[in-house]
Amino acid sequence: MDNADQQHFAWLARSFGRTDYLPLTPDDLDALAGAGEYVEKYPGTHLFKEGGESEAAYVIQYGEAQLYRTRREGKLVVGRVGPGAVIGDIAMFQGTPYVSSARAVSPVTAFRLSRPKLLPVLIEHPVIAMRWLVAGLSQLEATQRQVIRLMHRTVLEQVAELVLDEADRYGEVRLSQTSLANLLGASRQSVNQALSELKRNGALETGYRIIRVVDREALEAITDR
Amino acid sequence: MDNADQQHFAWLARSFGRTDYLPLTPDDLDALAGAGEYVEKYPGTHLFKEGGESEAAYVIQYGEAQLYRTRREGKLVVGRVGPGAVIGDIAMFQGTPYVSSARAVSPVTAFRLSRPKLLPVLIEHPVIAMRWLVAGLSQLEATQRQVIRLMHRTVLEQVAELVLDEADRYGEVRLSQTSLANLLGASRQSVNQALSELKRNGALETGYRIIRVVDREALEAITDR
DNA sequence: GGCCGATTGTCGCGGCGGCGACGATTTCCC
DNA sequence: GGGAAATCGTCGCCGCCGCGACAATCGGCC
Repeated sequence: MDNADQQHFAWLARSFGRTDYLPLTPDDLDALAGAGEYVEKYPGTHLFKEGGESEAAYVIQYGEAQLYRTRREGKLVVGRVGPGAVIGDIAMFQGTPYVSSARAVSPVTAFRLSRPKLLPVLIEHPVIAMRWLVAGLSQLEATQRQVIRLMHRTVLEQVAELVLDEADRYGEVRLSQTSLANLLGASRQSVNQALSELKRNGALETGYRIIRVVDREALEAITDR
Repeated sequence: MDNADQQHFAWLARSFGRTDYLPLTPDDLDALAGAGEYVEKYPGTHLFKEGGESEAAYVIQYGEAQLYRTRREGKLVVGRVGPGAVIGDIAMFQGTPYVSSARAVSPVTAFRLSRPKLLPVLIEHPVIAMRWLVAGLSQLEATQRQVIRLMHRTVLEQVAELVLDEADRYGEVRLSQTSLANLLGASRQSVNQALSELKRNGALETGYRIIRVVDREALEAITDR
């Protein structure tokens, strides 16, 4: 896979991964207890693989999983999810093969909802189905909005937004400019140029692996549209 | 609103509007009969307006409606839907104000599902909630896939793909180049240049408001990645 | 203190595409 | 048939950004 694509998908992973898709409450899981069981996965092992028969959806309890697709050359990370996230549900409900693979990156405990068992339980508990529906539609809307927000923006605007996003409570971002560039799917040089511009405006200061926000309003003015 | 944005949103309308979001069957509507009633709208009148309290979702029976958002300057068409489509459901389920307005462009007959009446009926008919859920999640996945497919591609690649997509069974696309450009969020000139290139390759022929596909494989080779 | 890899700052080049402009052609309507 | 409007074909200009290159600086490690 070529480098631009690699960066591009890192950008996507960031965009899509950000919105929280957490349709089920702990109470729901109690009600769904009969529809599945807990499974544990060691880092590196798979919850499911793309192309595989979609037999179940998983609700992450502990740990983190990485979602990726396989391309002709290399893998393609499309998301990273933590506790509360539901994965594999789209394919499961549709009855189509998984479109991506899910792999544990840390020790993962997940609740496995198998399709044949889940459907009757959902019929019995329509409120859960409703909440799932609402979460799905919200996610849909959020995705559309994200795309609108992030597309057709200059590197300068994207950098300003990213810095605001990533700044800790001291207004500091401890990342190399190379990392920032990868997050945005932009080149390091362009990011550097954008940072220079923002430095000239007095919006921030830069150092070795650190960026300090000086003028928050100025940054917001740039991201604003 | 600036022109790039206008085009950009037209692009979005195409991407998002394209997948058919038709969660309900006629049988479902029979079951939901008690949850609403039919309404008729003359062209130009509104089904709902953005920012308004989301009291109901609408299922289009006949006619077409236009979805748009109001911006600082002018309107922003974000979709056009016909019979079978469900609109306003996201806002209604979430209980948030409508994010866009829906206006009849031809005489429209729609079934109005009011929130307080709908919820109990859905609880009674969980199968309908399930189908709605599946349709919503499918739409979500299609949207994400669309974004991945269309981003970071040259105008040439996008044009090739769009022509293949829009060609009727005679291999003809009856659209002006300006329309094509709007669909892609590109400029007319760039689209024209791309078409010239494809003409030179012998992949297609162009005329006044028409494009004929001559060599389907050649086009596919270009869209392929 | 000195070395080395990582990081930053800055060029310039080139491709892609938006945009304004202008003329030629086609269609539509009277 | 004729004029207005829409559409097409094509320039050139310019901005944004990816990319290669190179020097300067920083941090860790011996």
